[in-house]
Amino acid sequence: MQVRGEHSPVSTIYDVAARAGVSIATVSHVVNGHGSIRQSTRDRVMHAVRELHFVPNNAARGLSSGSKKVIGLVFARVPSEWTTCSSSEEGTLLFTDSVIRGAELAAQRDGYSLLLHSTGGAKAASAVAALTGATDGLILTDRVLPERRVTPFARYFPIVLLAGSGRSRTSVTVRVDNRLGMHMMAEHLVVKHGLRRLAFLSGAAGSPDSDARADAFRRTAEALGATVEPGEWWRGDWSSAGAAVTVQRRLRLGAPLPEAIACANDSSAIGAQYALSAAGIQVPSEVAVTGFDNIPLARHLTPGLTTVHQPIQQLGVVAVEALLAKVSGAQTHARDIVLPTRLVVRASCGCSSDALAGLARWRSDDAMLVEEAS
Amino acid sequence: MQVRGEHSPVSTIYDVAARAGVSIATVSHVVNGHGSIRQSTRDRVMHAVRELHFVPNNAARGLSSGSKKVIGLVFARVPSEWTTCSSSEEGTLLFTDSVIRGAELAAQRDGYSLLLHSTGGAKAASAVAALTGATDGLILTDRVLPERRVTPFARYFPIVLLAGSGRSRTSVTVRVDNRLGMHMMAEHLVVKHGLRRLAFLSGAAGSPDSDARADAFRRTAEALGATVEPGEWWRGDWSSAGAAVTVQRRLRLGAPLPEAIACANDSSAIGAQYALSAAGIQVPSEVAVTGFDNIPLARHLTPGLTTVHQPIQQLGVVAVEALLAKVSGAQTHARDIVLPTRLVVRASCGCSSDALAGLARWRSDDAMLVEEAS
DNA sequence: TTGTATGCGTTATCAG
DNA sequence: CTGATAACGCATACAA
Repeated sequence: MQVRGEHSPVSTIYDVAARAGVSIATVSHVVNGHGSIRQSTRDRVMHAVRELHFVPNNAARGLSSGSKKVIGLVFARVPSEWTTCSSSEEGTLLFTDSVIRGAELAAQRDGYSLLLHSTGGAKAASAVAALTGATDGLILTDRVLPERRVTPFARYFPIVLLAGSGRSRTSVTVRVDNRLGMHMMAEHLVVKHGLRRLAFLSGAAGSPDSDARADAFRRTAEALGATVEPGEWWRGDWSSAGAAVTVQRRLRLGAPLPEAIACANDSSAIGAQYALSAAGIQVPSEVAVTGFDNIPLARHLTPGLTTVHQPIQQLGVVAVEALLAKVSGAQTHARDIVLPTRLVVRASCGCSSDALAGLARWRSDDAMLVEEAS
Repeated sequence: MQVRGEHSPVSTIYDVAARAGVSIATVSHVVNGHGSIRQSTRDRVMHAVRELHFVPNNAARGLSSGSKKVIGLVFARVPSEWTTCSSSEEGTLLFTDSVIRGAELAAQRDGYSLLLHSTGGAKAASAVAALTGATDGLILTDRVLPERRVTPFARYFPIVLLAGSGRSRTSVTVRVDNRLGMHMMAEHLVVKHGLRRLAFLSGAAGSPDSDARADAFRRTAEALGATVEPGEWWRGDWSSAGAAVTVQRRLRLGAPLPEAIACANDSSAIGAQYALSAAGIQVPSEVAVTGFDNIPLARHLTPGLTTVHQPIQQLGVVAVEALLAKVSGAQTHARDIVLPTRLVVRASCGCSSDALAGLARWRSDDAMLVEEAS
């Protein structure tokens, strides 16, 4: 029924009670700070606790209290058995990690632990179901489960969606304002730089984030009289390697290059820029390149990467807060929480040092940040 | 004693048993695939399971079986209440995330979940103690706890150290070969490029990894007749921003610059390179810059970053495997598991395209990889 | 093949 | 202020 390993001397509340000459109820009280306990009793108990290295067993605690104090964060992974990181995962590394840090921080603040699980494909549904029994609530990131398949879970279990379409009728969704970000980017390229022939290098196929960014970019660009090359030519996978390959393939096509390539994320932008440079094409004088995310490295690239800033860590924080609200029974209605994005102008779009210096540092009316080219 | 929230309809094994007209033992058997069950019974049970959305409660399961099927991964965080990411954390982002992915993968493969926790400073010890009650074993990464403080825990609980000194007498340590990596780097800079005045830009203060890299670099360089500037001038914090600031401060010092700056990690190298470029100093013709990690972006930088490759994800995999071996009672003796590193030569050290083309692509004798400058 | 009964380590509700 | 004691949901030895 139970196997004790090498590291057995785990003590229970009974051991402590016996050692201190009190009942387990008393031990529970002093350990959890409930009720009022005579100081001498408390001391005896705490002494025993230390002597025996007593730590409450979370499983028992969870079983008794009905709350495991654990929430799960599920992210997508290509459904494979590989031990190595696929290139498409590389591109989402920074994103995922920032989310994790934010989530862990917020969870810890409320006394919860964070359980991590990656899944995808056919096994995703059963994996999510299993997690349902191990946690008090789940955060499902983009692409782990089609939104219609999360509904059944969300009906009887607290679930928050991270980066979905925002159209879920059963769950809270937390995401960033992709549309506004790419709208500002397109406007900047077309209006500010007068570029007319554009391209959007996408992220992984089927990603709502990538789709939203592509759509917003195209709409704004076309509304302003610019053209955007067909998406089939510009399929990426969030990674710098994937973007480099895509750009190289496009180069071999021979057709005149677009004047600007807006990438779905910063990693892709780095790969795109690399492929262009390797082919002897100057960025940004011949082709402008932009990103999305504003990873810390972005400002230290050459040229500095013009991109859209999104508060990734905050995304994790907000998702956890929304989830914990659900867990405690409040706020159970479906909501769409959208975090702001802002344009960060550096040099890769073609803004020169002079031009940057000429602009106001902050233009809060359209949430644009202009960095000095130091 | 127990509060049911909004999402109550969680069913127990009793509900299923009642619905299917069998005992809970039978339900347990079919759910876990034990014993031999008549097909018709199995069908009835599974039908009830699906009808009631039954998922076994992990807390109860863990309590009963004595195994929670959860392992914890603890990483260091600056002891603060900030919601934002400190700059020193930014630098370890990629590292931590890769480790997490590897760990999660390996854990899942063995049916375990991964619990994440960040801590540091004074609260670390009690945090680790608490995790002791929530998991079956712990992986402690660099700097969460001084090694002498983990010993008491390791005596009665399965613990694996990730990236320590390798000198622990009580725990398994999993780390990469920092010394060999930096040895090869120093040798390359001094012997291959004939550089004599060097510098090592460190990671966060007190990090065994950074210290080992610094020490190995200095020893090899000095043994080969080169000099390395005092460490006080070159303190970084793993981040690109920190490295940029350090380099800028060094520039203001006015003294002649070293001919090469070996950085403790790739993020720092990017920041260093940025600061140099911003000051009008050419890399690598005037000053060579190298990294450590070989992050995916490294080959897509301009110039391509010469660095030391370390199998970060593998680090997580191996740590989990070692931990699970301990958990199951085998392999409890202290060991020092060292994963290999290898030199990756690109352009930032001064190797030209021609030089690179002239070298063999693989020189397995000294684990050096020479990339073509595509 | 299936059912009965017990224990796992807590929390929490009562009495005292 | 402290002590019995009943859940909590599941696994499993044992009985039928």
